[in-house]
Amino acid sequence: MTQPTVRKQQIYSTAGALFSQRGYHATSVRDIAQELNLQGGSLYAHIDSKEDVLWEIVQRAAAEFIEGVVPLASAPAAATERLRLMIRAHLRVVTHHLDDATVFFHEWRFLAPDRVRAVAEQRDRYEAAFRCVVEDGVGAGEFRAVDPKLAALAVLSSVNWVYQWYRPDGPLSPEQVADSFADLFLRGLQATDAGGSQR
Amino acid sequence: MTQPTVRKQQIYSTAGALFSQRGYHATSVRDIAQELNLQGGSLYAHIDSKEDVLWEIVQRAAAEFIEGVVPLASAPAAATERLRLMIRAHLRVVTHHLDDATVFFHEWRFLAPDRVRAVAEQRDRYEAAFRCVVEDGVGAGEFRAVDPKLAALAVLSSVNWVYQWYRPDGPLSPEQVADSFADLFLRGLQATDAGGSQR
DNA sequence: CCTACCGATCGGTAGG
DNA sequence: CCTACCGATCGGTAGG
Repeated sequence: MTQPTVRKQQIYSTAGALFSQRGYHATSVRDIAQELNLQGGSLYAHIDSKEDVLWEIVQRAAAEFIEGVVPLASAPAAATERLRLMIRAHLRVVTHHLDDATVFFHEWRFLAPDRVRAVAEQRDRYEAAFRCVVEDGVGAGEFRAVDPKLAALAVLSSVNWVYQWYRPDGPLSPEQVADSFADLFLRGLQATDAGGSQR
Repeated sequence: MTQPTVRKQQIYSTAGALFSQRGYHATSVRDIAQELNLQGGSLYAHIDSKEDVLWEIVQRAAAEFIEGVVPLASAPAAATERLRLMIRAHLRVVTHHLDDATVFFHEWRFLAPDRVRAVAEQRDRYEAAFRCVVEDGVGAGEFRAVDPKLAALAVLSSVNWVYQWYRPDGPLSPEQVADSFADLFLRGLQATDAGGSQR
């Protein structure tokens, strides 16, 4: 596996923008070529298939998430602090790589079956990192006795969806969103003596 | 506008299942026809266009959400209790109409521009219902002084994403998910004197 | 990287 | 609801 040429990078980022705007199936290889001032068939001097382009984008996004977030799960800090850092790092990837993240979340299921399986495994390991930190927090008495799987899913559900509405040119900074989300979830998980919202 | 015939309902629910599995653009009208044991062109005896079918499914899902959830925002109860009911009702729609909800969240942007606008307006009004309840809770001193817009987005982001992983034949009942999510968010929003997670 | 092309399939229609 | 068809477009290739 050699490192991608400049032209390939251009193809991936152009395709990433188009796939994110219109979706994978509604974007033709000719749409991508046109953005790069190429003829339709000329793309195939650089790529083998349209699906390969999707795969590259999805893997680029997956690497951002995994490399930016998973190591924080085993950082030397309290579970509360680790989870806060993970939520921030995840939202940093979403907000700074919005196109790739959108394609990752929205279009990965259109990959070939082998690749869908590979992405599903990455996702499961990513979820496990969050679940483990929640388990640590419950074990350490920092968090109340939640179901770690459900709590991790709730956090991930929330931060994943952010690509649907976050706009870099909007009023909210990535940090505002991250801090607000992190506070909400950490308070929600926090062990309290007071209580008041139980049924 | 007359009420849909039985055949039309079959078309919508068949198309809803296929659109949810494969996506709108990766599903052909011939795929839909085949499921109904019809020839490809025969669908057009009942529908005017493929996009009309998508529109019907999206509107059916939107109606479920709006009718099932929005009235609860002005129910005669504390904000805490109203928000809990809204989270539960929203998740009831997601889990009980999984195909329609998936198509709604995933494919609505492939509608014609006018219809995209109409859906965006419905979504904004839906978000407003959640935001208002958060505002009420903050005003009443039930919730801490969060940004109501961000808090509403956090809750909605989380419950919207559930269609991505919830499976009716899985280990979690809709009620388990709903109660766990509602507890997490309501505790996270709750006004406390104790504190401990602030920066 | 272009020209010119391939077979397949798309959404949709005419006429019955 | 079927048969038979329409023009357009799809992903991809051969040969240069």
